[in-house]
Amino acid sequence: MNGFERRKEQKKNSIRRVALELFKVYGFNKVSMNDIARKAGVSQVTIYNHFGSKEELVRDVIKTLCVDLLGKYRAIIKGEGPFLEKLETILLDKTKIVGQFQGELIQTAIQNDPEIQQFIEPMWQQEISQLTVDFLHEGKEAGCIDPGLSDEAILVYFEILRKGIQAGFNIPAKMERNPQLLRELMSLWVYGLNG
Amino acid sequence: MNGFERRKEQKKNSIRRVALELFKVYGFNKVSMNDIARKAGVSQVTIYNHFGSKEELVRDVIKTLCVDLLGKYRAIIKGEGPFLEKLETILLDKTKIVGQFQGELIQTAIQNDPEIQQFIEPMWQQEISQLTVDFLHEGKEAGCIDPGLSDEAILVYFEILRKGIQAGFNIPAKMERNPQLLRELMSLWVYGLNG
Amino acid sequence: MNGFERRKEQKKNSIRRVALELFKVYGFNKVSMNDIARKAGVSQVTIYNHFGSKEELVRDVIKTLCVDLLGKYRAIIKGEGPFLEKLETILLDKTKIVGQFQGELIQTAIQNDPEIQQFIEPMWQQEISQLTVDFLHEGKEAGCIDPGLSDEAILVYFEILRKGIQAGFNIPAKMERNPQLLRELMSLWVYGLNG
Amino acid sequence: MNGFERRKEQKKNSIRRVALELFKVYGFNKVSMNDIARKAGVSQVTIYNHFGSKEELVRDVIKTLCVDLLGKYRAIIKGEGPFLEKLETILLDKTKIVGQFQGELIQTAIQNDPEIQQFIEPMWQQEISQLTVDFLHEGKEAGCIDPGLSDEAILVYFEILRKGIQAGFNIPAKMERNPQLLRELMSLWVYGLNG
DNA sequence: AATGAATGAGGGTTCATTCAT
DNA sequence: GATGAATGAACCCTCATTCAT
Repeated sequence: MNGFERRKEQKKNSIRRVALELFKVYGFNKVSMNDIARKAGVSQVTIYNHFGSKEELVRDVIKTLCVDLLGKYRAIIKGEGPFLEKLETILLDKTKIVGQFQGELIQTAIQNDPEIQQFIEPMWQQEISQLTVDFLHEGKEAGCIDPGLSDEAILVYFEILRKGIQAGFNIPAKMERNPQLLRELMSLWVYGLNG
Repeated sequence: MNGFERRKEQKKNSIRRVALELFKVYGFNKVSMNDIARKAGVSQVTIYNHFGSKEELVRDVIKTLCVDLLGKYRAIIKGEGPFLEKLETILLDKTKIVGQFQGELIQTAIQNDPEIQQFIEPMWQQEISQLTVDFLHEGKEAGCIDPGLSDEAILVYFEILRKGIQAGFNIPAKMERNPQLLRELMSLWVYGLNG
Repeated sequence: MNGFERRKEQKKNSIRRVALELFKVYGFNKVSMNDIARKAGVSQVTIYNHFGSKEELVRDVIKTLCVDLLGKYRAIIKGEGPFLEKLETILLDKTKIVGQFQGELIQTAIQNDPEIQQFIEPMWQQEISQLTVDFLHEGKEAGCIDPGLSDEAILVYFEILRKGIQAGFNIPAKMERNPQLLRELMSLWVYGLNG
Repeated sequence: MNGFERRKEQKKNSIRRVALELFKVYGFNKVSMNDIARKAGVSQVTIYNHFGSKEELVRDVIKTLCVDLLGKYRAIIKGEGPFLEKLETILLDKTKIVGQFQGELIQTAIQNDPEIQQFIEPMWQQEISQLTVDFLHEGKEAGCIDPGLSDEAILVYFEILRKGIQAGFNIPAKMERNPQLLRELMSLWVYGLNG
């Protein structure tokens, strides 16, 4: 990539960054192209020249986000460390990336945009699914997960926990402020209400 | 309340109902006053005469929704039946009311509107909190909840589960179609990953 | 129609009139909704409330125009007077209505808008065709048209003449200024180049 | 002209060609500089460097077109063959060049742009007028045109026919598919409605 | 009390054109 | 001389809201 393209990509990234920032806080609909343009210090048309339309900009931002996310996810699972620590990191840390979306959650955008579904679905099914299954087996071998439980149930359980933490009122912050709470929640996940 | 006011209240309720219906499906922003007016069979101005502004209409709808919700919640908890059944009903059934909000979740509206916070917070803290604490004690007495766990941790855990189920891809439907899955999830909640 | 609707229809008509006037001079594309609104002394949105969109406004104007046109056409053909005089009136007078469209001719709008085609085609085929065929027979009976000529050929010939007069550089004006020219052209139509 | 200028002129011609092609199909207004640049494989700025502005490009294209047209016209009239055949060629064949303009007819551009009028008018009056007068005399000598008719009337008649054929619904195609129709129309032109 | 009519502000988008390299 | 990047102005359209009846 030569100097021209590099600078172009830099500018695109700067727009992406600004857009993501605003989308996170106000949601996709509430942020106007004008908002993004002003905050990025460019004209609206510049964004159109680079991304084509607002819809495509949203797509682009989401895709970028998902790729980043997948990378972090993989790094955690394939990394070193005990199973429970990884579990904690995943459930709490991903939050910092996706979870702050207010307004409409990223989910909405995905559900309503077939184009983006086609991009994400393969990634999800081939990569994330496999990663998660690997992770489950690691948990079972580590003795943290009852081998009698079906994979599907555990996956759904994880999804519920992840989404619930994201959607909740700043739950990660609460946990960080109160280590006791974190420990208890981990205990609830592993040993259940019944202890 | 005389006949005059009763008819007035009926019309308000009919507008409320229509608005809620549309909000649920399309989110607050995507629904225009015009949409509501047409579907309710009245003029836009009539809505303004009754509710003052869109913002206030949204507030009103949310308040109504919350009061309804609180009623159902109380009915379940104060009702008859074993603890685990109530737990299941709460986690799964409330979904059908709030969970269908697409676009922006109700959360957003609440977080961004101080007025509504002031209305909801007391209700939440005085009523719901008390109800839930009662519920926890019932669970502990029934031997389903480890008495060693703090109330706060359990409350947060419940919140996570509830939000996670709402936000997930039609998880209640999945559970209803697959009773095995439901049983396993209940088991996960009660006995944890470790079984 | 009560007073309400009458005033509404008056305002619609006033917008229609302004729009037609501008469309005639500048063509459909060059005239913006803002132009029309300003010249009609209303807000843009008022036009949208009445007509829905620019496309529909254009349609409406064209339809109105066509209905008017058909009326005049019928009046001429069904009216009294010698055949040749009617022929002259038709070829020259219709011009004053449609022919001044510059920019894009009405034709374009019709060709590119299926909706309007569906409105005009039946009218054209059922009414105008029949009228014109009647007119031809009148001409044949009056001895002005060679009975050996096929209807189709004459219809096409008329169409060519009409369109040619419309599209030409102010030909009607020329003819009116120079009665000699008018007489010669009529002679050309009736007796041909060969005299 | 050296090699440098020749290459420059080639590039200009390639742009001209592309522009004409697009203008013919979509009209002057609907074609953007971007469209032309992309289809010609150059940057927008290159067009500006060569032609100055869109207006001047349109002028240039029209001028080129007119010069080409005049050439063809002269070739036909000065060429060999019987008068009636030439007449047919002129009325039908020129169509293929100018007649496909949709959107706005070339006329519009000419009428609204004084600069182009100043270019075309002399050409028209000095060259085309003379050519056509010559053509008329040929027709009169060939016995196809009544010598009693004034030149002006015949010129206007030709203009009407030419424009009418251009503006009509694919009349040339109709004629080519139906030779009978062509013969009848020729008869109408030469012998009139009266036969 | 209820309505039809009207609107200012703002949305996304496109265009001909200029700037900097 | 040619280009990619950038832009101000304008376009069509929608919305929450108010005015007049």
